[in-house]
Amino acid sequence: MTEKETKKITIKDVAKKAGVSIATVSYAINNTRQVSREVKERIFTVMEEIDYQPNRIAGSLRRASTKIVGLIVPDIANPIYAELSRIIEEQLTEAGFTLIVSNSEHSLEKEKNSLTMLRTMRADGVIIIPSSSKTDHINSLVKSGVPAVILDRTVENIVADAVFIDHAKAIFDATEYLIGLGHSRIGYLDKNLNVYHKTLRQEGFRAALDKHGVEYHKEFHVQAGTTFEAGASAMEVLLQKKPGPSAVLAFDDLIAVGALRTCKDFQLDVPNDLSIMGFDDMPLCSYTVPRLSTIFYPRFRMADTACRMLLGRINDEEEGEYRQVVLPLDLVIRETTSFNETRVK
Amino acid sequence: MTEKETKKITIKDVAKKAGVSIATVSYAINNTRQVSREVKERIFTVMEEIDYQPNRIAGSLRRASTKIVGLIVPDIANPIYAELSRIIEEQLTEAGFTLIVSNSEHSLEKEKNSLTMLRTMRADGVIIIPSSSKTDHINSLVKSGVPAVILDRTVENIVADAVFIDHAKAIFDATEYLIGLGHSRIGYLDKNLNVYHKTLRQEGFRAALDKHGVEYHKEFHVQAGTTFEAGASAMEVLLQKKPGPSAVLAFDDLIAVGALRTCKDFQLDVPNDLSIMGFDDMPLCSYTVPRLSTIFYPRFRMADTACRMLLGRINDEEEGEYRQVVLPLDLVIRETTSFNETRVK
DNA sequence: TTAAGCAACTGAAACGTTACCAACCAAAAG
DNA sequence: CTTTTGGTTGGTAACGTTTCAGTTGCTTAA
Repeated sequence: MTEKETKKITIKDVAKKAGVSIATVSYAINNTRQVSREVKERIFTVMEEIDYQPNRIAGSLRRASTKIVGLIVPDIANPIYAELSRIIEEQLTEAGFTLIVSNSEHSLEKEKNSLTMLRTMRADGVIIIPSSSKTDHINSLVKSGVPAVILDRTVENIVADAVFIDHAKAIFDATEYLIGLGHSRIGYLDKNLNVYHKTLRQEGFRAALDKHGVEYHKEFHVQAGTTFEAGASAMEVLLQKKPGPSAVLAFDDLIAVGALRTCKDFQLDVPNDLSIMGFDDMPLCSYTVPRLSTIFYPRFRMADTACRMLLGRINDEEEGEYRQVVLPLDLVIRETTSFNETRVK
Repeated sequence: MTEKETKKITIKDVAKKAGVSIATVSYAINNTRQVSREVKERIFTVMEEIDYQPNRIAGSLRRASTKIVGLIVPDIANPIYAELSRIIEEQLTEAGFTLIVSNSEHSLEKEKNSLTMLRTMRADGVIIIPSSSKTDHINSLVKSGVPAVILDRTVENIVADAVFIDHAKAIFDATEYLIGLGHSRIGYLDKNLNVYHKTLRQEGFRAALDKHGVEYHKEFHVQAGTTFEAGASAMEVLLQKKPGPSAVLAFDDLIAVGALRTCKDFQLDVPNDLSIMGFDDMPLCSYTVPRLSTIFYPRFRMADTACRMLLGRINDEEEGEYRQVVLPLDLVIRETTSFNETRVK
């Protein structure tokens, strides 16, 4: 026979053994009312003795606040989201909250499921990295009174707090930088997802091209997925074109690293034969061969402001109009970008 | 003025509007007793109408089961743990559970904190990747009746279900493979953490050396941290030694990739000047230059069996003795390992 | 005609907390 | 001597579910 079921021990047991009322125990534990030193001590030693763990479920029910916040990410296997979630967890834990992170796997439906899960759980707040530009479910969440902040991705009609990056500007800068290096045949490895910031970035790209009178090559615009593999095969497609681009902008570092690998397979010397630029600056970038030039994604400030905004709402310090903050990005130039020497007509 | 606080809507509201008792509503929602078709329909349409979300907190309290399971990982930013957690989340979500993953950041103290958090949350079960060989807190968790399974890392005195890999055998195989390639001066980039599987792997290493009468070079055994950077600088240390190793075993792929980068910086040609072998086979391995030879970490089987075991315990299908399953690993040879051509005396 | 069986539903007691409303007591103030 | 004050403590009603133990009204068997 297996072990006896250990009887659940509750605040009542503590109260009885310490010879006080359960109210007093509650006050002592939560520091929510003056309790005399001696009684407090008695309570705490009893708690130790009988290994009492307060039942947060019961507390949450009574208090109508769970100290839970949810985070919905498109894919935790993407290093940049992993980092983001690690920072957020750290900050929220610090503030006494428990984080539940949920993968939407780039699927709107899973995102919705996660959201209703978080609602039935009565999460005190939610941070979402939307997986599409659809946003109704988020709006209705906000409308129903749950504090929420949208992270990373721009959405068309936002009626919530949001913090994201200046996608268009970042790509504009990157493109301008490449043009400055003498590149005029610039490829673009895009993301095959229906997200709004994809459009924004494309606009930045085109704007820079236009500004400098550089031609936009439609055939150099190819779509990629969300993995190294996707980047590699997209690059392969791009390299079929003759003549090909002399520089390539990748939607993110994963794609860029995949592309880098393909270049090697095609005996191309990066950056001399071809420049490549990533996006995100994930830790790997300094360790690829050659080191990847990219755009720094301000994960810490991102996570930090998102947490601040959310906690502000939760604690009702922040009221009224929704705020949108957009953070600037910086190019980080390493070894995969250089002057265009091919001078192909 | 901000929006009016929307009155919370409960099962009572549904009951009243549908003209039935709350008991019936509960039975209808949970399919836990026969309810006539018409009443059921009435209930569901009302639920839609007033946008009722069952309160899982209240349910959990009453039912004494939260449908929450916790996962404690050392560092979610390590791709291999990210993958593991993604798979686990998928499987558990499938089974109707909600996963809470918590980072211990390789710290025993944070691990303990996470564990007590999960206990106060009344998680139905816990999966732990221990961050040290200390295990008392896990044992006492198990003793107190919480289903738990230990993942990935061996611990000395396990009194819980566990699934891990055959660390010693894996390194034994890898070492033997390198010896077979003619290497006799083999470096070892170890992990600077106090974990038991570190010892196991070292034993496997030494066993293979002994078996083939290859000398163990103490000076080639250097400690590294948990990042690319750590691998890079550890490799730098290793390369100071003259004469140096002709092959290197890295504790994990992160370290190996860092090491690879350092080799490049030192103008070493991998694998001709030096062979490198990683551990884990994270997705990146096929995209490094050159592609990293490594050891495949069976993440899916790992996650799968862990979930199975845990759910078995939670549903009381599994009783009695704790089970330990250990999974085999396979070498995956790519481009960073080759015959020793240097023939340095 | 009664008893028994069945399907469908209901009332209300838990679950373990928190927090409101008190009460008590001693000391200080009037 | 009465009132006030402040520092302590207790009883107990909620919180929103789930589920046990009935109840009701019908049909079928005896």
